[in-house]
Amino acid sequence: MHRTYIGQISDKKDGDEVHLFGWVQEVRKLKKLSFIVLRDHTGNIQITIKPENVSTYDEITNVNRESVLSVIGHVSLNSGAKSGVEITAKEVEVLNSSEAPLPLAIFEGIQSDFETRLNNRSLDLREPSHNLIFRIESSLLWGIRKYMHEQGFQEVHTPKIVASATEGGANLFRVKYFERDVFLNQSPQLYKEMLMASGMDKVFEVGPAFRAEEHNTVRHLNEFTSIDIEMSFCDHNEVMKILEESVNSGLRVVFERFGDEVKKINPDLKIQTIPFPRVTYRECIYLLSKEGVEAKFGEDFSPEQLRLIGRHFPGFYFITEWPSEVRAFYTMPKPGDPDVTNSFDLQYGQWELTSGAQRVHDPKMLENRLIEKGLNPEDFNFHLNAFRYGMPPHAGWAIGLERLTMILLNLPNIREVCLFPRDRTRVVP
RNA sequence: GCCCCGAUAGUGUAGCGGCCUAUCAUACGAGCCUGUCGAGCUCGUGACACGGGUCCAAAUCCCGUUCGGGGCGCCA
Repeated sequence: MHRTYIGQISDKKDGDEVHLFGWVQEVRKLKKLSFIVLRDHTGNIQITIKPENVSTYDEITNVNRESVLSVIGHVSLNSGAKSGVEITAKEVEVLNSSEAPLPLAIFEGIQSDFETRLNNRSLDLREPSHNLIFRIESSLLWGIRKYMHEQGFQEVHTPKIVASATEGGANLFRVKYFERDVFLNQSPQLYKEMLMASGMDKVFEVGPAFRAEEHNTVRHLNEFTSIDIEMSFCDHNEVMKILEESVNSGLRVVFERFGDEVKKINPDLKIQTIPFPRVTYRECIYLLSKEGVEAKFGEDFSPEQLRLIGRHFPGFYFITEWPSEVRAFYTMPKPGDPDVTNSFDLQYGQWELTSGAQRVHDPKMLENRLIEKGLNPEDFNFHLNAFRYGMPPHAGWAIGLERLTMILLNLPNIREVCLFPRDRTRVVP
C-alpha cells in the first residue's frame, strides 16, 4: 500500500484503508482506548487506538511526543471525532522515538524565544506556521523562475569563490584556498555582466551572496539568497518591467497555492497593477523637505527617511535616478544629467528590495568610473577584459529572496525567512 | 562600532531588598477518569547566567564578564 498524506484523507471514503507516516503531536490516553494526533507536513489527524485492534497498544500509547510513527488503519467518517474524520488504527509501529522533554515549546501555546527556536531549528520547523513560510518562499521563487524561463532567460551559476577583494562597498569574507587567500563573493554582478559579453543575452541566477558587514538588524543577513538578472541590448526601463512582472508572477503562484494562508498572515498583500509607481530620488528629497526632514543630495536615505517616503507609497514602487555617489562604479550615468544615474531601487513601503540599473558598457568609461570611485582598474582586469571585444549595452537587477518573502509576509525579522540564518554571531546550526 | 534593554525550572513567565525552603502556565513522572479532541482531576519533579561588592539580610541594589534582544551606523 502506498503512503497517504494526511492532507489527502479528505478525498477518501469511509472505510478506505490508508498507510500514514508522521509525528506524534499529542497522545490522549483514556481507560479503554487512546487517541493520537498524528502530523505530517500536509496536516494532522486523530488516530483512534483500541487495545483489541492494535497489538502494540502499550508501546504506542506510552510513546513520547514527536516520535515517528507508521500507522495503517481505515478512514472513519462517521466517528465521534469532532473534526468529523479519524483513522481507526490496525497496525501502528514506532519507527523512531523522540526524547523527552523537548528543548522548546511547540504545540503548547507557548512562544519560545527566537534564539531557542533557532538552536533547535529542525524541531521548530515542525510548527506548521513556521514551515509554511518556506513553502511560500519556494512557491514565490518558482513563480519568478517560471517567468524568467518564459521570457527566455537562461539560469546560470557563477563562482562564489573569487580572488578580488577590492570591489568597493561591502566587506568580503576572507577564506583559505590552498596556499592563498580568496574571498566569498558578495554578488554575481561582475560575472553576470561578463556573460553579456558572451552573447548569452538574458541570464538569471539564484544563489548565495556573502556580506562581511557587522550589521545587527532585523533586515540583514551575512549570507542571503540573491536573485540576479542581467539582460543585453536594453536599458534600466526594460529590466524594471521584467522586475515588476517577475514579482507578480511569484505572487500569483503564492496566491494559487497558499491564498487562504497568506490572507491570514498579511491581509493587505495583493497583486499590484503594473506599472508600479515611479518616483525619482530628487522627488523623494522634495517630499521629505515638505515634511520638514532634510535629506542631502548624494546620500542614502536613512531608515527613518524611508519610513516617511514609504508612507506615500504603500505597496511596491520604484525610486529612480539615484546620484552617482551612492551607486556602484558600473552604474550608467543618466545622459544629459550626469549627477544621477539610470538606476532604480524597488521598494515596498519603507523596505528596500532591489537595486538595479543600466550598466556602463564602454570599457574606457568603466575604467574612469573605477578611478572616480577610488578603485584600482588593475584589480578589475579580469572584468574589464570582457568589455574590450564588443560588450553590448545591458542592464539588470538583484533582489534578496529573504527580504522579499519577509516583507510580503510582514514578518518582523529576516531570520524567520531563513532556514539556518547566518548573522554577526550565529553560524550554528 | 555606538546607544538602550534584558538573562529565574525543559519551555514561557511572576517576583525587583527580609513576606521566596521563589509565582503561574506548560512540559516531564505517577495515578484516577468520561470517545477524548486546547481533554479533565490529584500528587510529584524541576530554576534565580557567571565573578566580585554593598547590606544584619540580595533573585531583587552596585561593578565587571559572558550571552541575548532592539534601534542606529555600516551595507554595489
